[in-house]
This record gives sequence, structure tokens and C-alpha cells, in this order.
Amino acid sequence: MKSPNVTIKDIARLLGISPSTVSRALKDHPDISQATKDQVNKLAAEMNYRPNPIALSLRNRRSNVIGVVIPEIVHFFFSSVISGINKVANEHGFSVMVSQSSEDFEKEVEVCETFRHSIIDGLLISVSKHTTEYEHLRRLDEEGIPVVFFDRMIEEFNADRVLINDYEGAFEATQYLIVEGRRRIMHFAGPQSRLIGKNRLKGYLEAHRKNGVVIDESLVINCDNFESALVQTQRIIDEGVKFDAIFTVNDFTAAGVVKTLVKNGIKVPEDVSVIGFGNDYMAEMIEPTLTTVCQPGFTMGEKAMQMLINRINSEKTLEPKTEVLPTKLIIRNTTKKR
Amino acid sequence: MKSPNVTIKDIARLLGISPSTVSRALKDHPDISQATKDQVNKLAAEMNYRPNPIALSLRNRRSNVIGVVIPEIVHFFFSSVISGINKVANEHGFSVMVSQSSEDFEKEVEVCETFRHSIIDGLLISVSKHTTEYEHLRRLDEEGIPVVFFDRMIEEFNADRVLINDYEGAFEATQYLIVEGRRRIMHFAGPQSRLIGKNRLKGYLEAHRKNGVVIDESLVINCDNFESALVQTQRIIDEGVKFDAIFTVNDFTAAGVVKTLVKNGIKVPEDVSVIGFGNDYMAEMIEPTLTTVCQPGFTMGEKAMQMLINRINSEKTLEPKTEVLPTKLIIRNTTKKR
DNA sequence: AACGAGTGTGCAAACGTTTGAAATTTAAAC
DNA sequence: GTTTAAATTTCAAACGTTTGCACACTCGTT
Repeated sequence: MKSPNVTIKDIARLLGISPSTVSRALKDHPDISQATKDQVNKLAAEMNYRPNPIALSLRNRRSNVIGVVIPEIVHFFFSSVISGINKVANEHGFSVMVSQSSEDFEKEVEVCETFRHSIIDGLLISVSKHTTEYEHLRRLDEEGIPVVFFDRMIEEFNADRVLINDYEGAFEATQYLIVEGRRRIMHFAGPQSRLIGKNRLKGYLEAHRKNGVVIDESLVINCDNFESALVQTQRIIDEGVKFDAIFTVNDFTAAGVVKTLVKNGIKVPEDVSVIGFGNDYMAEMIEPTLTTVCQPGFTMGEKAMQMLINRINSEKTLEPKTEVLPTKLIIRNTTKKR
Repeated sequence: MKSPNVTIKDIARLLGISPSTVSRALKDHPDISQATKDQVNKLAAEMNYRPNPIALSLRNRRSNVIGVVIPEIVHFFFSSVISGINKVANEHGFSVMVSQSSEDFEKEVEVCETFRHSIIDGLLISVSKHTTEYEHLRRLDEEGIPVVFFDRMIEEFNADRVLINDYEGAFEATQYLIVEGRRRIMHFAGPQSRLIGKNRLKGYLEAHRKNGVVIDESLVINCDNFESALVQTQRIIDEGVKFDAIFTVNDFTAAGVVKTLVKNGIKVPEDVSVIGFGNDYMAEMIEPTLTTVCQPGFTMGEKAMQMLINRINSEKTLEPKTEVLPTKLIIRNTTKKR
């Protein structure tokens, strides 16, 4: 039961003038006499008048609301991104609606459809792990709702993108391990169906090549979460796989690796170095503290939102841009100090 | 540049009938003949007609959008709550706008003001650590925008609330330690200006009394984050404080405690047991894994959203309700198995 | 032949705002 | 005391939808 707010009509009635005059007076339109303006502004202030945003949206066909689709809100990296999005959105008078796909393609399509039929002026999306089709995004595009990808994108869909330099980050991490003297570096990789997994693997491989270290393909295994890291690490230890470092596709995996290594009496970093990816807050809490590649989630959110605003405000259809953000290797105690 | 969607008017024009008839036909109004309804529904389907939510909002004075104000999005507990809110909101056709106060009172007031002048039908809020005044909430209430608190509330402001049973959770944790045989249990407490800190301390104290264990006030110190836990724990060790368990106000603090204890060669849980609060995902990653009180964040979000929906839909002003959610002690390896 | 009931449809106003065009008032010029 | 231009204000339509009411028809009754 919302009590109705004061409207332009109320002010007009009270002042015995027309709503149009009030509207123009409030906008400081040159046609209106100073006397009238003063009257209107005074009363508006007294009555604490605020323009009704819904009426404005209807008239302007513009809501200043944007939608965000994210695989998991409950995730340090993604919530950092949301934080950055929020910051820039607030600064520019935009509101943000967030929905999560829970890494489920069907759910992703569903929330996109909901957004499409709602009021949003634009969409920021990081697609689910299983998204390969993009019909749902094409439909948004068709209705003139601009789409900007962050972190995870669809290559075939031509739109603005903000990405992490996964390749460079992985390259730097791996190279650090090589320079540290490691020669049998394992990589716990993410799904190769996604660019992130692919690029991090690529960086890992390329660092070997550039530094003249031979690559043993058997050192790369598929493992990208805490639980399976516990299992896989135990397995390679039991099987007697020889390795002196592990570079993982994310920090959860690294946490599982470190835990299992330590439990088996393997010294980290003396016997085996570990580097994660993401700089989750937990990286400082585990023992030893985790060396990891920092992904600038907050900055990513800021940039993505800025790109979307530009897109929304631009009349003409600009060529889509891709922005690639640099990573930074955070050295902690799962690697030796140099 | 959003391309305009098909409207009721378009359908009316194409069919040579009036918009009102189309509107009624789409709603299956009994006044309309079956023939007309069929015509309308067919064309609407073909043209993929969707009602314009903004126009609906304007007419119904109801947006089906709710606002959420949260201290920190980047926080496992709070993002879990958002997740729960989102779930129930989606099920009931509501959209969710999220803003964070960053634990800053000024910022909280600002986002509340923004929300007040925007389109929301209701507000879910967990107030910042430093919020003591509630004028900004009263203003929302005045405009008929219902407010529901979750997790952190203002006692003086009479509104719906969903809370965690902090007292019970702390009581159970402390009692577990006592039954385990601990007698010098420290408490790293949160700020006593907030109910959460207060109630957890109360549970800690009461568990002592109920079990006939004498309370040593000097065992309670102020410490509620990871960094200061590192410092404080080191300090009590250096000062030779005698203790055999530590119960902390949250998991970050516990993580800092465990880390420092282990570093100092103190065996956990043999020499000292530790229990945290929150069941953050990092609790399973640290070594030893952390025994902690699970706060049902997701459930809290669900309940809060449900309460808000009830409030929005209710004509009459019901008496505000407070719902208290139970906690659950998750036994891991920083306490002895019983 | 007039009546009432029932059926299907359209008109117009409303939600709150903006804006082009028209109308009115004011002031200046002749 | 006109005429004319300029200054100010109002009208009306528009954004897309809903809904009370009126209207127009068609029946079957009296």
C-alpha cells in the first residue's frame, strides 16, 4: 500500500497553473518567467517533490536499469565484479538487477528471457560453463538491448567484452615456477570447452616452450574444484607421479592441492610449489598462504559497466570492442621467494 | 536505441478493433466473444506480444521490483542471502536490485534515498555496523514502502525481521567445548554495539553458567577479523594467557586464530579447540578444517523475501513479525570428536 | 410495439511526465 | 489606438496499459 507521492499535477493544481508549466519551470526552461520558476521551485522543495521514475521510463523509453547475469553470486570473483558494476552504475544513475544462472544453461536462458521482457536498458553477462548456443542473446540484441560480456564470453557472438588476460596470467605463473627451477610442473586444468580453461593451459604450455622446457602432456590433468583436487592430488601421489610444482586453474583447486600435499608430508614450497588463480580471500588464510594470479574482478565490473553505458548512450552502432585486463602474480608462501 | 516492441495498440490497429477489447481478450475477460479472443490471441502470439512492464507499473502503481541493501556483497554469508532472495523473488515474479553500503552509514542512507525515489515496492536491509539512527528507514516507511530486516536490524524500528539465533548458536558451540572438557574458553567477540556481537557473547556466557563453569571475564576480547586475529592470538600466546579453547564471532577470525596457533606449534584441537561462526566455504579449506556454527544464509534470504512479499501484498497493516532461524554446529577438525 | 436482459464492443480517463504547437498575455512600436 | 512582435502559458498528444461506463445490438417476453 504505497501512499502516492506528490506529482507535478499536485503542484500545478495548488499553484493554479498547468502541469506543463510546472514541468518546464522545474527544468529551468527559458520560456518560463522567473517569477513562476521561483514559485514552482519553492513549492516543489517544500512538498519534497520527486519525479516519478516509472513515468519517466515510460515516456523516455529508457529505464536506467541494467541487468546482470552471473553464474554464481556466491563466489568471491563474481561478487567482486558485481561490486565494481554497482559502483559505476551508481555514479551514472543506473540501477542494477542481478540474476544468477547457477551454471545452468536452461536457467541462463530463462533469466535472459525474463530480462528481455522487463525494463532493462542493457545486459551484462558472464555465461555459464555449459553455454554454447546464443540464441537467447541474439534475441536481446534484436530488441535493441545491448549485451556486454565479462570474463566468460561467446566467441561467435559479436559484442563488447571485458576479459582477463588468462593467457598472460598463466604464462607468468608458469614462468615463475620455471625460473624457480621447477621442471615437472603439473597443470590442473579447467574444461577445455571454455576459453578460460583453454587460455590458461595455453599460457602454461607456452611458458614451457619459450623457456625451453620440454612439455610432458601427462602432467596436465582435468581438475577444477576443491573436492576433486583432494582426490586427484592423492591419486598422483599414490601413483608416484613425479612433479615439483602444480599450477591450478583456480584457487579452490589449489587449496585442495596444498591441503593434500601437506597431509602427505610433502613440503610446500620446498618439495612442491603451488600457484593458484584468482586471489580469493581464502588464499591468505590457508597454510602456507597461496601464491596466486590476481584477477581484477572489481575493475572488470567497472569496465564492463562503463562499456555498457557507452553502448546505451551511443546513437550509432559502434564496432564492438574487447578489453583485456592484465593479471598480477601475487607471491606468497606456496612458492619459494626469489 | 531500443527498437519498440509490439503493443496492444498495434494489435488493435491490425485487427480493426479497440485497444480495450484487445486488453480484455488477452485477459480472457468474459465480456469478449470467443471469436475475438481467438483472433487476438493468435495475432499476439504471432507478433510475440509482451505487455510493457513499465506501463503496467505506472498504471498499477506497483513495479514488482524490490531493493536490497547489504553491507558487503563480497562476503560468503551475504551473497548466500542474496541468492535466497533471488530464488523466492523469481518464483513470485519479482526483480531484485542490490546495493551495498560498504559498512558505511552515510552510504547506506544514500542508497536508501536512491531507492526511495526509485521504483521499488519494498526493501530488504541488513544495516551497516555503524548504523544507529533510522531516519532513512522511517522515511521509506512513511512513503508506504515496507522494510524487512535480515541478520542485522534496528531494535527501535518496528518492522519484520529475519534473524539468526545467534544466542543459541553461541550457546551450543560453547557448551560443546565445555562438554569436550574445556574450561578456559576464550571468546573473540564482535562489537558490542551490535546485537550480533552481543548475543553471541551472551550465548557464550550463558553456556558457562548453565554448566557451572566459572567465567573469567579476561578471556573475552574484542577481535572480529582475520588480520587482528593474527595479532591478538600472537599477543595472548606471548603474554602467556592460559586457555584451552577459542570461540570466535566469525570464521575469518577463527581462521586467523588457527593459523597463529599452528604457527606457534600449539596443537589444534589437542591443546586448543577452535570454533568459528558462519560456515564460510573456506572453513573446509584451512588446516585443520574448522568446526563452526552454520548460519543459514540462503534460507534467511528466502524467508526475508517471503515476508516482504506478504507485506507488499497485504492490504491491512499487520503487526510486524520476527522470525528467528536456528543454527547448526558443524563439527570438523578444530575440535575433538566426541 | 415496447420492454428488459443479455452480449459484445468502444470511449475516455487514468497512471506521471514531456513537448510541439497553439493560444494568450504583455509590451513595444507606429 | 491599432499592429506586431515577443514573452509566457496552456492544450493536447504521447508513452502502453486497464477499466468503469455507455453504447449498440440481438433476442425472447409481455
